[in-house]
Parts: sequence; C-alpha cells; structure tokens
Amino acid sequence: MTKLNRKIEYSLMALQYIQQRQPSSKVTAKEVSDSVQAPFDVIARVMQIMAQKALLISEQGASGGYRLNQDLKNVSLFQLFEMIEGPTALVKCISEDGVCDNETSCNVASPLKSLNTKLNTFFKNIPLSELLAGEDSAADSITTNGERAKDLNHV
Amino acid sequence: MTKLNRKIEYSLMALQYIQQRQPSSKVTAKEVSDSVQAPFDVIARVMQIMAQKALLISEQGASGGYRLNQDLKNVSLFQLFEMIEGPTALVKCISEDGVCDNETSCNVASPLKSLNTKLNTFFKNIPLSELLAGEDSAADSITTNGERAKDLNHV
DNA sequence: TTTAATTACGACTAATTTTAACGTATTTAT
DNA sequence: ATAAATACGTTAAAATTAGTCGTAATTAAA
Repeated sequence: MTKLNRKIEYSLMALQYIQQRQPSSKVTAKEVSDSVQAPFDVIARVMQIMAQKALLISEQGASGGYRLNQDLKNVSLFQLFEMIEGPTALVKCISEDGVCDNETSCNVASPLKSLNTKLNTFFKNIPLSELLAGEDSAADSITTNGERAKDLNHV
Repeated sequence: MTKLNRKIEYSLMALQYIQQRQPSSKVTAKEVSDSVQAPFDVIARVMQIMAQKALLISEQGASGGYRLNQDLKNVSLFQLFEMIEGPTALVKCISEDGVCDNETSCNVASPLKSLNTKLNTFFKNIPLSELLAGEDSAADSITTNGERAKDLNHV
C-alpha cells in the first residue's frame, strides 16, 4: 500500500530543485539529474510531461531548459499524481468501468470507492508548495485541513 | 500511487463477510472464497495471517474456522496494512535505514518523510468498522477527524 | 481408528508492473 | 554547420505481485 512511484519522486526532486534554485530561473534536465543523481533519461521524461501539462514551460534548442509555469501554491499533490500517472484509483474497478467481472459478489466495492474519494481529498489538500517547503524541517508544517490548492484549469 | 494490494482487498472482503454474517459466528476460508469468488489459497492465507496477528481466532480441525477476535471499532486500516504487508513506507529510504545511498543529494527526503507520517495518520484514523460499515451507501460516512481506532496491543 | 474437512505454511511459477535504457528526431543559440 | 538541448516512441531488464502446488497438522465425526 501507498508506495510512491519513482516517477513521482523524480518529479518532486525536479520541482524542488527548480524552486530552490531561483523563483523563475531556467534549468536543464541534465542539471537536475546531476544534482539529484538520478538517471538523465527519467528526469528528462518527467520534466517533459510536466511541461506538457503546463506545470513547467520548456524552451527548446541550444540554451533551452525548463522553468515554472505555475505557482506551486496552486498545484496539489493530487494534480501532480494525475499529471505523471494519469488517472489512478485504489482498485481498478473504480477507474475502469466494467473491468470488475464480479461486482455482484464483491462486498467491498462501495467501501473502497468511498475510501478512494477520501484519499483523493487528502492529496488534493496538499499544495506542492507546502510539501516542498523548506529543505529540511519546514516540511513538517503540512496540515490537511481547510481547502487549498485550487484547481488548475488546463491540466 | 496508492494502489491497493490484492491481499489487503481480500482481507477486507473476508472481514466484511465475517462481520455481515453474524457478530461472532464461525466462518471457513472456503465459505469466504466461494462467496467473494476469490482464489481459496489466497483467502486462506490472509485469514491465517489475520489469525496470527490476533485479529481473528482460528479453530483447527474438521469443523474449524475463524471468528473475530477484536471489535473492528478498535482496529484501524493502518493496522490492517501492517498486519498483512508488514511495515511499509512511501519510499524505501524511510523504512530501511541506510538504504538510500545518496541521502546527501536527495532533496525530498524530509518532505517525503513528513508526508509519510501524515498519510499514516490518515489511515490510523479509519477504523475498520467504519470502512466496512453498511454494504452499500453507509460507507460514505467516513470521516477523518478526531481520534478513533485505539491501538491494538498485541499486534 | 480411519476418514474427511479444515487450518498452517513453505516453495515455486506465472503474470504484471515498474524502471531504466536506447534510438532518433526536432529545435535553436552560437 | 555544430552543439546542446528538448521530444518521444520502443524495447529490455528488473522487481514486485499474484497465484498455485505440495505437504503437514489438527480435529470432529463415522
């Protein structure tokens, strides 16, 4: 349960790196992969995805790179999950309709659906800015109350 | 992110079946596997684990079976996770100490550790009784506030 | 006391998912 | 032109998960 996808990790690392470097400085995938000691290909890939999804802006060409396109206050962890992994769910039968061939005999479908919703809410209430806040100890200030992290429109 | 382990699913199915059948009636693994149309071996296995962990009581022999040994109000979803999967974490470096060979270059260790804690709290606040309550719509009443699901001592 | 039903548990195989690597194309500053 | 970077599809390897098989131990009942 709840193991973090490696791609998500790399995304967070990249965002953290960009955020810490400068408000809006340009950063290359190589720079990030060197810094966090992760395979270049994978870092490059997730940054491309984040650019596709408008979280980053990419500039191609010789002195290209990426920069933030959104205030991380307005992007939730849930949104990052969806960007990188696409729509997911606790169990397949929730996301893919009609996949579960024994919905009649399944006695936990409704509980799991409800749990899935709650969990999504949990992640929706964590803005990336808060998750990544402060390299070391500041990150402990995460709370899950109230509403934050407004929806991104074009993701 | 957050895909539910199949074993956990089966555990929940078994618990749901037991709970719905009778407060404390005896139930066999076969009965459960037939009812929820899951492979007998796997159902049997998770029920054995739950018996080991004192969530169920098992009776061996010809007319043996399982029954609840705990009020599900006092057992959290988090505890079930730990029973079935053992200690887990969002990322390996949290659980296994010293596994992460580049802790120095990792810029998200602290945020993820914090997130991991929050998530554990989330699951600790969901008693199995609440998760499994009401076959159909009643399960929507899950909330995550306040403290519930006291610790089990011998797990 | 044999038989049948059941829990108990380890080991193995198969399937799926995840992760990483490769190859090639495109863009653009120099 | 060239070099450095993004873009992206395909494939291969690794790891994890899911399921099966085999066998032992326990116990009620015939």
